[in-house]
Amino acid sequence: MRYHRVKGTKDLLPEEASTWRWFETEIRQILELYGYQEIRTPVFENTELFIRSIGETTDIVEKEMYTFKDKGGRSLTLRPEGTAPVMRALIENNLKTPIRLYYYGGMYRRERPQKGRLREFFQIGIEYVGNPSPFADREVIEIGHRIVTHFKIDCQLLINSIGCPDCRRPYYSRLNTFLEKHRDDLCPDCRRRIIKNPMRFFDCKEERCQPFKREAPKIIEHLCSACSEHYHKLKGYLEKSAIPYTEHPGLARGLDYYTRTVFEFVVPELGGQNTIIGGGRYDLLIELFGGNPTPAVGFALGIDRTLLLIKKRIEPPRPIFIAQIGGLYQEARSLQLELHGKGKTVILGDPEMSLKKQLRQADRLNCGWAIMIGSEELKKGKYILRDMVSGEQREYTGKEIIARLT
RNA sequence: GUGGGCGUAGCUCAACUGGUAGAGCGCUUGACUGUGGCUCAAGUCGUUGGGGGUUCAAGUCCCCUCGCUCACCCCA
Repeated sequence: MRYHRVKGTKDLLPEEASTWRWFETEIRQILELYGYQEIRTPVFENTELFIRSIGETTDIVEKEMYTFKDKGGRSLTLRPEGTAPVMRALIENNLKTPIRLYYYGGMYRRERPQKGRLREFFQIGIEYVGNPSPFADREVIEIGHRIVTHFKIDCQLLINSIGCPDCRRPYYSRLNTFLEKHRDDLCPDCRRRIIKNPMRFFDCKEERCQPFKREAPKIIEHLCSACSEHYHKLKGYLEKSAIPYTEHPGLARGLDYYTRTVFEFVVPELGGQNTIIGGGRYDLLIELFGGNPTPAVGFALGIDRTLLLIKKRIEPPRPIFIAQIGGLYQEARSLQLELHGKGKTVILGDPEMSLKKQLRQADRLNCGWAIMIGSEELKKGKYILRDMVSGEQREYTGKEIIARLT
């Protein structure tokens, strides 16, 4: 075995590929029902785009991006996520808002692979751009809910608000003060988080950190009145939609551009990587990219991860096989073309091979029917049609065969 | 970046406390020169991931390395 796939990548073999195709089609249908339109952007962008949007000090930017210089010396990066490129495209092409967009594609992050986490992974994401109202947040969450319900995925919706910079900054210093005060009683991980990622403290599984979670200040208790109102209205809408949710005070996103609403759909049984949908509102991103200030909200769904939960086998249709005895290729081919015209999958046997070998191939290809073209029957203008399941066979004319198989 | 588990035939897996590598499936051929599957017969199957060490002897023990996998960190 000379070459191996690169770490953290995956080959989708035909069977799995057809499951993927089915899944993508179902999701697209749902998204289009809600008025979302597909947008496709390049897999790489100028590096700066991701640094600015995701945030200089995030793990993604600091150590996970596939960044390279092209021959012209430009720094390019394989997209680690989908929102920033879509917003770039929206501004660059002057798309009118409000607009509902969705994207599908591979994303790239150089992390240690594990269950549900690959270096090349696929996401379907939606972005509802141009509506500041909590009603828009509700729509996006509802679509997420619709998807997990559609696929009968048993999961939990977690929501939180991380406010706007005005309320987040004072809250962070409050939380910091609190954590700093208890520094010595916290686990080493949390001590590190104080500076870098204080919100993650709420996710800590260490026994010793648990008691502090109740006492620690929660961001939703420290939102400014506008952010607070937004959050409460959203919860009201979710209740009216009968979408169950759990408030999670530590829920934050890994990307800097989020404001106010953040949410995740999590599936505990998945193990370490259990978020199948993650999203939120990002009202400041477009402005940051130099567009007119435009609010937006969206989510991304991890396909690889989600498909771990969906074990569906798509049965491919059985092909029709045409075996030739004694090189009657032209008859075989014209029959093949005629059946193609009826939308049938038809595989030609190789006349260089014995009939036995051809039929063995037909069997391995899981063919439902085999047509045998031999000189004796051809004298009568007929071919043999063999039912590969029952093993029964009879002679028919070409017309009769086509009528029987279509 | 850190930690755990695992690497034996194309695939799934055996090989007691070290004793010179095996089974099933698959694949090829034949019984059936114009008939697949089922059966039977024969054949094909390995630098035991790689390198080094201990030993009379290493798949087995030790060290290094590579790969896979799970978890942490973090994230979809």
